[in-house]
Amino acid sequence: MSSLVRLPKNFYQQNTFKVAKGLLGKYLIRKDKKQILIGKIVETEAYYGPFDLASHASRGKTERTKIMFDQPGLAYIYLIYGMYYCFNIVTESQNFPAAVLIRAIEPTAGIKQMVRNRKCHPELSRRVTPPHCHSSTELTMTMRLTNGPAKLCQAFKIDKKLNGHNLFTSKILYLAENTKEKIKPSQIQSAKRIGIDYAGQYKHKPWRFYLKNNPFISCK
DNA sequence: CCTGGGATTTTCT
DNA sequence: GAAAATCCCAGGA
Repeated sequence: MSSLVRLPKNFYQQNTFKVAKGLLGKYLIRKDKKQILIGKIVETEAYYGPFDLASHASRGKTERTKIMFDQPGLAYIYLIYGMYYCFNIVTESQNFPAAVLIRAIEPTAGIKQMVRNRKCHPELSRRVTPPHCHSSTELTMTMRLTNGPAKLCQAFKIDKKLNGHNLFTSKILYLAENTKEKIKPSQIQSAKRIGIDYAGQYKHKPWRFYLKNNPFISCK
């Protein structure tokens, strides 16, 4: 059925924006005990270099940010707002701090387990219209499962324990492509990044990328 | 429809 | 001691 091929290290060892766009349509695979969770990446953000004021790396190499300075293809996972995790993938080359944040995923396999991991029950059937969306775009349960960077970490059981994890050798967390699926440049929309009002000039950069008309993205 | 606030704890000043 | 690459819910119009 699925002809998923793992992404090699040299996929990550490229320009960050190329990787951020290239990850759209690729698959995140998480194996936890006997469960396998799979989803298609539909939204990303680029955090590029020591000068990008939105990037943690703009304040230099610290205990937390050292992963961003490490080799491409590592997972950079950090705690945010005291209660959530965000999942990034290190890009470029050693000593150049850059990464791609995974902001939204379209669940493909293991959806029942994701619901359990997210701990939201029957109220998932509640009617919800997200901000920035028209009232006609009502989201189903599945669409709200992984449409945000912290939500997808909960659903895929990604936390600090996987910080620094190697995605091109790991058996439990990695990325793959379906060689039959190709994303055309015309399917990709760019926009401002979310939640970085402190970033000065850099808050206006269109360094967020998502698949046009995909209902699983976090916002327009 | 929209706005605002609370949760919760690591990280850096 | 302040802020944080978020999410969820309550309340008012």
